Amino acid sequence: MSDNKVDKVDIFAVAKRANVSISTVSRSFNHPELVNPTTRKKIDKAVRKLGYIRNRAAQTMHGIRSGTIGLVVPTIDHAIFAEVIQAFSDSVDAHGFTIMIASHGYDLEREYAALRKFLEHRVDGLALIGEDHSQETYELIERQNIPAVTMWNYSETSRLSCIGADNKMAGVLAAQHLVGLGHRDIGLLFPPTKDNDRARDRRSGVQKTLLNAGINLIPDWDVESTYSIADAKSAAQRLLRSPQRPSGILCGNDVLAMGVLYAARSCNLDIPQDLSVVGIGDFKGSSEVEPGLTTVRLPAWEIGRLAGNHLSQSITGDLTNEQRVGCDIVLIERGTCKPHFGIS
Amino acid sequence: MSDNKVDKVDIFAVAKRANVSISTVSRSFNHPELVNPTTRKKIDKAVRKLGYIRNRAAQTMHGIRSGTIGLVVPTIDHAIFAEVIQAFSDSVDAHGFTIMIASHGYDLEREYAALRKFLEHRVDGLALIGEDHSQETYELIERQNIPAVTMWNYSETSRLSCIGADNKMAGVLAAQHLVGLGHRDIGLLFPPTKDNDRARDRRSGVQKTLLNAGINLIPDWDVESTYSIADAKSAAQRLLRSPQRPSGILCGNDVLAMGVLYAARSCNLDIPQDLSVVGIGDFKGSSEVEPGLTTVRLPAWEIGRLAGNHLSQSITGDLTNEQRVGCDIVLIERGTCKPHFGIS
DNA sequence: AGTTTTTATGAAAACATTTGCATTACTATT
DNA sequence: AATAGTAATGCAAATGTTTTCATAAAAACT
Repeated sequence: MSDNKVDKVDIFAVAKRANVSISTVSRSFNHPELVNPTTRKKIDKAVRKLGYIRNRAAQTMHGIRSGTIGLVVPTIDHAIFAEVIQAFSDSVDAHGFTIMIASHGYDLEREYAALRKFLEHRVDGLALIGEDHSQETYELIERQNIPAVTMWNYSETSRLSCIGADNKMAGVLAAQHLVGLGHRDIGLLFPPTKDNDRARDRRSGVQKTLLNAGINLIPDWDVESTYSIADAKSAAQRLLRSPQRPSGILCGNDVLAMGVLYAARSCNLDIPQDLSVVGIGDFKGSSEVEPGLTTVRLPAWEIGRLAGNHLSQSITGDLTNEQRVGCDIVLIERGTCKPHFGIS
Repeated sequence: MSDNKVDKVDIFAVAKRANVSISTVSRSFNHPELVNPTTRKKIDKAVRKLGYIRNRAAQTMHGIRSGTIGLVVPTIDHAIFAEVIQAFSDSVDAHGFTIMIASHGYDLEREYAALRKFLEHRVDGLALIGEDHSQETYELIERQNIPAVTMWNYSETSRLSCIGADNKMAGVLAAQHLVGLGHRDIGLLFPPTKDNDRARDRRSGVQKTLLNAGINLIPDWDVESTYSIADAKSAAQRLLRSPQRPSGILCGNDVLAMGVLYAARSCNLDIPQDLSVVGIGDFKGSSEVEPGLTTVRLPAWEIGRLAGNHLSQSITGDLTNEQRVGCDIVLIERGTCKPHFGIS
């Protein structure tokens, strides 16, 4: 008889305590204007006394939205994604949605599995990173009747709504900067490009630009590193300690660039005197490091925010058409590059 | 009549197409051993053809677990938390759970709100950071019948299960190192300690140690910075440019320490020659920066992993008692500190 | 061949809600 | 005073599953 724990507290318990029917309790939550203020107060009191918490699972069964959004990213644990995730989260949170998150470690099978789980939970919308996904994944998404958006990538012909930047252009910008400064001995430090359209696009932009400038890549100077500052540092050390070293290194992203900066320091090479470095991303810390990292700014925060807004509005019906947003990117000149007038 | 979209595909649709009852379909999912292999095949085929996806909301209504875990963190967008989140996520993922995540930006009201939302979704477990939470929050959690765990903090008397490290000890260790090296002119760079027990505990450990050593803090050298490398850098620059500067700076965490390193560089101060720096955390990048950051290692990955395991097992019933795990912490000597034999 | 056991399936109740429809009790209008 | 209109509430059906119980069919015993 006492109202402490044990007795499960559902809408019936509340109704009983407030001396009304369950319909009235339900209405008092969902259409408060339809119920007498006095009654409402009684109900509120009962709710508080019992610590009642509505069961969204039961609501969801009525075609009512679940209020959740599924977000799948390659990894949470890295500068870039952490920032978009945060922005995306804040943005959808403001619209009242709750995020389900999963990371797949660049394994597209796991991505598919995560997506399926989300759909079992009847998420109202889906967000993913980039446009490299399995055929199955695309089909799965298209089969559902819920909006989906991809972040970080931008192309006019993307299969899903996208909000991001033109990664190829980012590569072009970075390369043009180095080339424009007179560098011809250029090293590349990129993450694996398999199943990673962002990295691949950047790389292709770089290669095109280099080719146009009549510069050809020396295989020894074209190095790959996983997305880790430790890996990047040791890869860069190997490159810098070899007898012949480039005058400039272009990195697929700022984390790798950071690794190069530290590697140079450890090799007693002065930046930018002995080596120029350019990154892509402009992550947190890139402007604070000494000297400040010259990089192509990708507006992570804005991408996350816009994507969150877009998705939320697509769900609530305030926005109906799909959309492709390309954010502006720009090269930020800081202190890691200097003109190079060497013989080539 | 056609099986393309529109017609909602629920368990009835599958049953119809496979020519069995819905009970059989349900069973074929939940207790496959009870249904004839031939029938199962028919059902599987129908499922695939229709693209049926089970509705966990409907399952959840039967007291079946929702398969979700709610995780609330101060912020996603920072080195420390990103790493625990990743580890925690991987760990509970392996147990089949899906994560709901929210960040509150060090606002305990928002934390409470996020928790409520999670509970509406009937999460099976709850994970939060640290032990500074509102009274309401604690009461809310205790009222529910689901396991909860806090990460990053450790104390024998914590109100909830905790898996973390003794932050006070971390402060002690950091301070002892500096003191042991002969430093007496010590500056402190800490984040705001309001609603942040981790920072507060570290600070108190530092203060105690300094006091015991007969060193008193100079207010001008006791500076505060938000948890941002940019802020930390400029705060440190102000400190380092003042006429009197400490011989060593102790930072509340590695991000702030990184700011100090950059600040020193920008002030043309050599580390460790002109200034010793010690951090707390040992985040990614701390060992790669040049010189490597001397810091107190907090095992973020392990904390996340253990907490994920503990929570998962508490949910599945494999583990029943609450638990308090204190991970080992240790000072890692790298290159940012050197003995100091100055007059004080 | 008859009986028991096992295997496979279906019917219907249960889960915690929302909502359309019906009902009651007022208030306003004539 | 009778009627119409409105406000507030309850009843019961519906939502998509799982599960208990009952039943039928098949297999294994006598």
